[in-house]
Amino acid sequence: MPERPSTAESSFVDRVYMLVRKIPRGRVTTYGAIAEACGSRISAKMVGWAMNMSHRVLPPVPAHRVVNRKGILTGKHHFATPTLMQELLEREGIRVEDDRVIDFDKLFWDPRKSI
DNA sequence: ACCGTGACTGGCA
DNA sequence: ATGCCAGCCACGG
Repeated sequence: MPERPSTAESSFVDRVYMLVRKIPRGRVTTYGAIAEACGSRISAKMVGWAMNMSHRVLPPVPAHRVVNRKGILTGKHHFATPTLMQELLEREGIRVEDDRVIDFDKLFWDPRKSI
């Protein structure tokens, strides 16, 4: 793990985690939105990569609240079990059907508004 | 050191 | 409407 990432304080990974932790319970956002909020140099794919590593960082990162632009749970296969991501979302009152967040538009949380 | 690939996305065919 | 392509940066083989 990145014990000493280059420029730890400004590492994009840290900024991504910090932002994802701010996502309110019961709300969701997208990889692209986070990437945009963290700087144009960061791509949505890098956010996905960061999420892939996020399971071992502290404090915990609510990676299940991050979905793709269509509200689809594209990252579900990276959780402990294929159904865990959906279960975590439903536990917060978010309804998921066929791997899609219902009312995604209404539940979308814009990261830029809370920086 | 090079190349393929990734929890993505917007644009163009 | 669907599908493919390039671009984003880091990492593993």
